[in-house]
Amino acid sequence: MAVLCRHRISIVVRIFGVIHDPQNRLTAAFGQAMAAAFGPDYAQADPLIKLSANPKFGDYQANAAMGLAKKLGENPRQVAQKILDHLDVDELAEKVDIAGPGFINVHLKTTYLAQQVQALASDERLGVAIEADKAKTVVVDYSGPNVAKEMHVGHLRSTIIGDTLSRVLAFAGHRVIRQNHLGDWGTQFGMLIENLLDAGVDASAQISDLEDFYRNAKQRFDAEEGFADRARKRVVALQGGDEPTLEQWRLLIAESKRHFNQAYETLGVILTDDDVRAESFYNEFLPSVVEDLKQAGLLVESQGAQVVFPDGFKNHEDEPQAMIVQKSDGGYLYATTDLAAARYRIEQLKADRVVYVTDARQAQHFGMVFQTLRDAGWAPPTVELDYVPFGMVLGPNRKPFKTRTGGTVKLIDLIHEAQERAGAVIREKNPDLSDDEQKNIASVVGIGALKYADLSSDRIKDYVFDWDRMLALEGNTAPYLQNAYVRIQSIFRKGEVDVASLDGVDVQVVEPAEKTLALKLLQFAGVVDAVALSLHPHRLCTYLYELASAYHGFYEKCPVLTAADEATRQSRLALSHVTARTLQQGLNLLGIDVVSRM
RNA sequence: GCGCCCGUAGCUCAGUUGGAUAGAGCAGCGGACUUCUAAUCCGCAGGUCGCAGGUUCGAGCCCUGCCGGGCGUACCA
Repeated sequence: MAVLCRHRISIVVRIFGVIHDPQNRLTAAFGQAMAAAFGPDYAQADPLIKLSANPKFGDYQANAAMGLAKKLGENPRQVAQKILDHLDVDELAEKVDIAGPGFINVHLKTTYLAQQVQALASDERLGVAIEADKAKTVVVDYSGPNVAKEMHVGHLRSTIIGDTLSRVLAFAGHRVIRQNHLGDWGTQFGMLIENLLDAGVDASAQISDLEDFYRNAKQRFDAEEGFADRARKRVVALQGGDEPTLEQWRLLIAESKRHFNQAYETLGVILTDDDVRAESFYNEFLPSVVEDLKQAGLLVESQGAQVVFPDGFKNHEDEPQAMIVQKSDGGYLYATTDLAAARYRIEQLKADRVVYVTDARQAQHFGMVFQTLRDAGWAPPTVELDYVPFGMVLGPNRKPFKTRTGGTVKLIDLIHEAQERAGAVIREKNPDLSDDEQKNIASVVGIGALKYADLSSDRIKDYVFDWDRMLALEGNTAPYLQNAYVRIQSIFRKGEVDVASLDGVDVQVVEPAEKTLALKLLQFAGVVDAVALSLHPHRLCTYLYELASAYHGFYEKCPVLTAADEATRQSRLALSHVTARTLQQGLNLLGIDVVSRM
């Protein structure tokens, strides 16, 4: 009985939640029509509802008839007609017709759009359903900087793509567990700790510039007599649990975390010490990873190392590619750690889905890790493993992004430059703002631009870093979206509108610009779900850009405060308010703030 | 050599499980401000979707082979 009740509630939530998107309504209606026309086997067939490319073809189109005709051995236009004969969309469509080879074009009623936008306006979640029965526990592995190394532009990608995906998954109703897989272990810590010990007591001062500190240690390791030997001994001491060595190691970690946390806070990235599960955390599990692989019959000794040969991977000799889990000297590698971490996430954290946000160069590594997890039965088929690769950041000449002198671009410098450049634009455009306001806006706009530039193109591609383009007020940029929000706030300020008074206001969709905006608003939930599924943040960006663009069009064509009559004025205020909320929520999912003037 | 990724307008990018005439922005040209912020909007122009085959009623998208670029390919991560 209890189970029945819970099931019922989740169904109700789902139907109530997704009802705002015409695409879902049409998919359901067409599915029923197809089942009625061709039998129950076709109830699950996808009617292929899409936005129409051209307004003359209506608002949405169903493209299933052509494919269906082939299967049924009938004329596609006749198939379309049969679907129409059983189709009931009177509530939302004013006209449905067949065109071309068998497209079914749907012209929506503006009254339906108005009613749905009104429903959206009273929905805190803007139509995004929480589907309790589909909610998963999702572990998202992102950021993962290295201790005692400065964060650079490469970490920015993992950090903000992972942060966005975490936010989207959480908003879509999943239980998200963030995991910051800090690089705090490995042979390089020998030289780092040795360098730190030589420097004396004031660790904080010594590693305030982590990049210098690391480079200095590396130089001494390569050049200085005896230093490399001491470093190697220090590694052994660290691995052996020597307390004075561990003390220095912890110092390095603590100091590094301070840097990371500062960057996260400035960037508005939701990562705290609670999310840190560093490499060293898995040390105690590594021997059992190897042992259990052996028990599973997957372990092979090769050239003195313990390896596995996951199916489907070849090396440069075109032979099976080995993945080393234990070196010939007994040490472990990142493959071992990644296997241990995955087991921990699945067994201890109860993950249904594990998402790895890592650069594209590690595709083969994760391919082999995933295959091994499957082969060993550690990741059952019910657990989804997602590798979320991303490309490199390139400079203007399409070479990896570097400083003018060829050095690594520090993340913190990048952030400061974004704030400064945004500040310069704001001072020019809006000189009346107070210093405090300017500074705050510059930070929100600058960091927003920096993040949005990274998120707005398909992550798999390398992207070209360009300050002028990301800070431009035209085109697919964060400032453009933020400005649409500002314009709406400006209307409310000027009209002294209390948005609370807009509750329950009748929405009217009359002008073409109003219809374009209304249609766009209703698509938000579908986009959020699509991103939660595909893990492609740029789709959300594209949507928000289209929404902002639709609002700017509306703004030009449809006076709000000076509308012809009070009902129109109220309706347009309501439309503006839902737009503002959608922009704000959408940007929030991207980890980007809004301001009320800029 | 083998594997993965990328190739769309001069530049930077979109293009939803194959759908109608491939879309934006920038740059170029031409318009709209005693304004709800012109930080915006409207119009014009700009394309052999790397090349060649194939599958299909229909291909930027799927398959095969090439070309070009990037990355990976055993004891780093």
